[in-house]
Amino acid sequence: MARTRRDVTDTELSVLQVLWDCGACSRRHIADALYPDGGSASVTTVQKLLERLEEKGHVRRIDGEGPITFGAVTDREQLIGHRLREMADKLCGGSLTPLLMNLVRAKPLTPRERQELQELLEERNSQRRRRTKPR
Amino acid sequence: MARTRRDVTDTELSVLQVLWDCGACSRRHIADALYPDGGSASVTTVQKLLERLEEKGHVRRIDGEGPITFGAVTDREQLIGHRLREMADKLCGGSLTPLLMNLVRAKPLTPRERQELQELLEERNSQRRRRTKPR
DNA sequence: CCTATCTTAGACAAGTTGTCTAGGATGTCA
DNA sequence: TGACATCCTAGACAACTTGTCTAAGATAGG
Repeated sequence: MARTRRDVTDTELSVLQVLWDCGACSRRHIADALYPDGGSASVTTVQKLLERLEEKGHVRRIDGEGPITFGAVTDREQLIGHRLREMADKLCGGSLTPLLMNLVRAKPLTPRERQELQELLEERNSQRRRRTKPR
Repeated sequence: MARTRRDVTDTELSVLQVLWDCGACSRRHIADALYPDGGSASVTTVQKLLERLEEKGHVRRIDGEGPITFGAVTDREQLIGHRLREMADKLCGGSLTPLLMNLVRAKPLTPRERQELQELLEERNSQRRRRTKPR
């Protein structure tokens, strides 16, 4: 009873990565990228992965002239965001703060990153002062 | 071919949560907490989950007088940390920064959280000034 | 017509995962 | 002592996922 399907499987992810790197492309292109010495079966394997990714809404097919191509609907940032939220739901009652704190604590920040972060924070600060809460 | 086993299943996680909340306790206690109206089978169900959690190193059994109890080896923070790192490996070539940035961008910070974060950052800053790079 | 490529549909095995059955061990109490 | 309750272990099981592969139709080029 393997009941809980993963949002994106590791293998499916590798397909997504190709789409992220190369933009929309054909199954054959993806198959060649992922299975450099793969036989003819690799194309249908990729096809099945694309099919499932499409079901899950991460990929869309693009009909046109020549072979059908596939493009990513979800980009890396979105997938990251989704997974972070999922983690928060399961592990922190929905709050993202513990994740944030965990990262800041765990991660040795380079000066550059620290600065970037500071800036983001200050930006947030001023936004907050300016605006009334949306809606 | 469901090949990639999850570090901790959702159901296994629910067992862990009980251990986190209640401290070490018996299978029966856990079963009662998770399956309030469950029959006798629920205890063995919990037992199997504990068994697998033990295999994975997240739980240890504690023999003593009375029924065996089980305690969490991994705490919430550790599990969060592990999952964050896993995400970074799979999605960001191992770097935690994109996760951090994603969170700061996504999350509406309360003033309190902003401050906490600022403090953490400053703490880091001073640490870094003090220390030479480890190793 | 023949061949190569594209495309679709689905079979399949290996693995995961939640639940349950069966049966032994141990202790308690009338 | 015998009956009963509880504890404990071992493993069966079905539903499901997931990566891979086969079979066969469609289409286009020569």
